[in-house]
Amino acid sequence: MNETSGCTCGNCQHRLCAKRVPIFSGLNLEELSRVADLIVKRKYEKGELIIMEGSYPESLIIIDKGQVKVFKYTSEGKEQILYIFSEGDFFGEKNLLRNQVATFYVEALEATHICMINKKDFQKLLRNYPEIGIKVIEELCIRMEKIESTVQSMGTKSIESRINAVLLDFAGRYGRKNPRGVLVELPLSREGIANYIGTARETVSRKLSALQDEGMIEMIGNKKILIFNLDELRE
Amino acid sequence: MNETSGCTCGNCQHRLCAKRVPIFSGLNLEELSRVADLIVKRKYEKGELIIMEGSYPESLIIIDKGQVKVFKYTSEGKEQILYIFSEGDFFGEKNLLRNQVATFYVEALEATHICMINKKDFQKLLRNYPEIGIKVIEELCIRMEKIESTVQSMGTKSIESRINAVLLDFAGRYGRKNPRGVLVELPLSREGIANYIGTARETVSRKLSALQDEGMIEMIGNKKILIFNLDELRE
DNA sequence: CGTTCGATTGATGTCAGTCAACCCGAGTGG
DNA sequence: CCACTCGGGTTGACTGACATCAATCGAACG
Repeated sequence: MNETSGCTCGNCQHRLCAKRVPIFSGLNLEELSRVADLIVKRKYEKGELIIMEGSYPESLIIIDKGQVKVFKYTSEGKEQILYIFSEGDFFGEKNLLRNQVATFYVEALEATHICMINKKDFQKLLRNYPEIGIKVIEELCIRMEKIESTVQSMGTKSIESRINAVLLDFAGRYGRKNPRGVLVELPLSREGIANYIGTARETVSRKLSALQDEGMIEMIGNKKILIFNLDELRE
Repeated sequence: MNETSGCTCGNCQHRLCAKRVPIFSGLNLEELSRVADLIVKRKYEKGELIIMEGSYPESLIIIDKGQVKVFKYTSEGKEQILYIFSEGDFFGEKNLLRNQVATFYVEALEATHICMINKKDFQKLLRNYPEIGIKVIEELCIRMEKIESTVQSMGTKSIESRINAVLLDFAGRYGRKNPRGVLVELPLSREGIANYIGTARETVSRKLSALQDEGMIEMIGNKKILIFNLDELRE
């Protein structure tokens, strides 16, 4: 499965696309090339499951291109989205160290290319290059902060502020500045947003309409939202 | 500040109490002793703040004895508890790598002894002992799993299942088997529990009373609860 | 042009938050 | 030894926000 020359993923100019991955950014060219040898690539179509809760993933998975949602089911059977990951993010680290079942589902939100590194290989990397471990810790800390503020916002009862929080989150990650404000390409449908903030899709509709009526945002089709003033949303 | 012999914390037989800390468990005696030299100890009384949101902590903090709560304030001004940490847990790692402000408060729930390791020193440790990095990653993964299931249970609307979840959590960590069931020493007041699961203290009262009426639990004073059957709580 | 899937809007019911009163045990002070 | 206070806990009544159910709309796609 290893490639000894050239990259077959079709997106890289050379075999060192691992360079674009933050956790390997501290490595020099030779080290990168050694890492690249360990990488196996794969593509998923929109809607395909990449990891199933209860399975035993054997690899660390890094997103090369595309987007995925990470979710669980609540005790009431509703989907609860934990993260939206895109290019450069990784997951599956929980199962790397202890031999543990996956605790969530991962599903591609669009056509997605991933890089996989075998568990054993990655452990060796960690031992040989402490820098990689430090980078992984850094990334995990960033992720923890993200989910901690998710908890924080879910602790607030008003759905309004949760919607605002998620809009600001998306604006920061997928927003493009624009003379009239920030244009955000939504990675999720209304139902997806609802499952992200723990509410019903109808409520998301209503609140977004309300925000539009108040002149805070403008909906452009179903997948785009123009936010006039980020600070106003923050309140 | 370093100790060259003997432990001054009053709780350890010798200077190698770092041994009890999971993240150092992979080290041999000589390495442990080198780590111990880096440790500074401190005590906090119940109610004292250990970290304030917005401050710049300079150390990794490991709990030697006692309990703390980690919390933020919601946009509505209510306290949202993220974690309850006790002996062996650590925090402050976010600020170790990048020079970042603390994103939460940490307060002692009882008299608490902590060990602090200076940021720079800890970074050196990580570089010299990749094993420590791996242990840290493991611990972070465990913590992520914990908070992810917090999100999962906060996503479910029924307060009932959230209470059950928190009772099970406490039972697992602070419960003692007993002929009649599991006796749990609650680390939090009703208000604390409410702030943990994002609800009002009255609601916690009501739901606990309901559970008692249903014959699932028995309240013993305000700080202890006897759970007759864990599996029944899980439903 | 019809089908389909997502989004919207409206009507209704319910759960939990809020306000308020009250209880109870632990101090505290006379 | 008793009265008082104080903090946490419990209980009740009321209300409002959101879930749910249902109907309709509208855009994408074959």
